[in-house]
Amino acid sequence: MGGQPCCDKLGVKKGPWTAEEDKKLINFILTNGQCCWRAVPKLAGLRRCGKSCRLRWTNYLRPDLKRGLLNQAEEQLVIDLHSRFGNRWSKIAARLPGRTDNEIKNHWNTHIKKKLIKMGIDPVTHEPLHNETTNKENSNDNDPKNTQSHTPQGTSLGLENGTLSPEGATAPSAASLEENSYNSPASTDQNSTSSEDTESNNEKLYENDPLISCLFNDEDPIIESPWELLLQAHSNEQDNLDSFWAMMPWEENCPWLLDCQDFGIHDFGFDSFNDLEMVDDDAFNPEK
DNA sequence: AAAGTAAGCAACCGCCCCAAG
DNA sequence: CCTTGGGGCGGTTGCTTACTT
Repeated sequence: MGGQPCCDKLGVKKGPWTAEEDKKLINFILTNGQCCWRAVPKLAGLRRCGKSCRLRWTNYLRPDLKRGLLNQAEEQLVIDLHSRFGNRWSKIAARLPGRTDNEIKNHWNTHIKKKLIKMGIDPVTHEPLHNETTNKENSNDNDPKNTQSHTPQGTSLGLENGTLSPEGATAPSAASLEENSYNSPASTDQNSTSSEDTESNNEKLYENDPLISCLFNDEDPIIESPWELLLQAHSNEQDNLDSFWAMMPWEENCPWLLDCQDFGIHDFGFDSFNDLEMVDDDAFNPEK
């Protein structure tokens, strides 16, 4: 079970991915789709662990990824979702199309956490920091199971009417904190009866905010990802592929591609990218 | 200008869950 | 029902870059 190495460690390369490796992986996925990740390195000619390939693809190479810092709206969504889900980064990422769990996790740890602390809000519990002592005494932060103990109200980054103040973050007054309906851990426990109640409370809380309330719908992300559009487009009309590739922000998503362009893309044997435009149905329909 | 420190982020590690046999 | 293997996830590490002294 679980602690087993996912692949033979001998001969498996680690560390930063090279442009050549990225190219191989992209070509393989685009040609064969996402299948058994363990088999991917071998089939793609990579000396990498299957897990590493999966992470590289999902966190960096996927065409539908946005790059760059989270904008303020996204940041606020992350905070709201974190107050609901805790450190379930994948769940949070699922509500932010184009963002990965890893990216959100990093952004949380490096930016949002600090902002919240600066505002006097405990980033773990979303409670005012003066309750921190009792919180820490009563909870074990290392236990992932405890992440569900977060208050459902959400934490506002100095928001009024759902918008962020430009540079965030002045410490909220006690009155403003009360207005934001922070609950003490005790009252949280008393008030929370079931996850269904919590969810319905959330829906009520955000019913006037379509953007936020959308997040509490478990089904669909707000925006369809370009990657999904690609698959849809291809299942409908092959001709749409050309326009899809034309619209894909490869330059933003793949910095290494820019590097290659700097040097002359064909120096790297990138003819295969031209082939993408001619790729046949099988490339995007592995089950066929 | 150089050295030291902090911040940011990509990548890895290892545990957990779940489906298949 | 048990075992096994693969994928997913959260936490952590370590490298690179930016900033400070």
